[in-house]
Amino acid sequence: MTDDHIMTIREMCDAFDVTPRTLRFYEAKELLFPIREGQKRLFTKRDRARLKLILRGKRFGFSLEEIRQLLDLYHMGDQQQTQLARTYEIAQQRLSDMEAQRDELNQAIDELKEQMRWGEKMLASMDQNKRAAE
Amino acid sequence: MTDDHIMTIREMCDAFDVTPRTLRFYEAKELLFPIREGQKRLFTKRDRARLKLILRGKRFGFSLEEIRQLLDLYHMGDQQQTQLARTYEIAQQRLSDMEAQRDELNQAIDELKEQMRWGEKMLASMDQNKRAAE
DNA sequence: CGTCTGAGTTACGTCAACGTAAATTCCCAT
DNA sequence: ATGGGAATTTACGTTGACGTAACTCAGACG
Repeated sequence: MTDDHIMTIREMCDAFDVTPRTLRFYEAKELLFPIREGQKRLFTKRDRARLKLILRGKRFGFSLEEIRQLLDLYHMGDQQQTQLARTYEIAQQRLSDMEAQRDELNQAIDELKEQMRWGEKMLASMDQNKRAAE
Repeated sequence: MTDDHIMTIREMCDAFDVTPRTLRFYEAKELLFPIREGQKRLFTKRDRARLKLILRGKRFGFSLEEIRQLLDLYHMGDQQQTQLARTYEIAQQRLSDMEAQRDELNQAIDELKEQMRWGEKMLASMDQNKRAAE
């Protein structure tokens, strides 16, 4: 299977469109744990899964630290009752944050549109004045 | 009139809920131009108008640099045809950016909700297992 | 054997918008 | 004159997520 394929840092970068720096940075932040064969890093299926979650987390607006905590909870032991519930809590919190953010954004958009209607009228009247002056 | 009232930095801070540091910072960035009487800064109606626009701009998600450019265009000379049109352009660009951002956010929210339904099922089934094990 | 490539480490740089601390100066009231 | 309370300047600190040198090391190739 290509499933347990072990990848070099370059393969990872190409596969996920990130830089080597990013992968090393994530390792330093304990988000990834590639195998160290000699000097080189080797990334397994596990790392790919984690990276996939990391990138998704970033799309969701989680910070790397939050993502690390979520990954820790996720890949931890077997009494995941409280853990998973906690994960769920964090995600729920994040969700309401995001919805609030969206609402703010919508409001800002509305205000800006209002401003721009103003600008339109301005432009139109100035255009008239301009033609009247010719 | 209270309109051409000249305000100290403290009055400004109280009126707009910002810190002195912020006002000095804006001056350093050439967003504000308070009168310098001796050592002190005195803020006029013009400064209040600009600050109002600055804070509004921030709510819209403009960077200070963008706001500075907009203010420069806005308060500039008298052939504002092109200038105002440019301002309008920039605002329009910013608007579409914001809408794109909102759409991304909405998508992320949807995805996250999907994940969380997963989490719910997980929790529910684990809860069943738990009770079955008692 | 030389060198080229790819990977590695270390560590400082970046960007935004201020916060914060230290030292100084200013005017005013006691 | 002497505090006391503003305001000032200068300049380093903060946060997050990497970018970007600079230098070393290990195989592979011709």
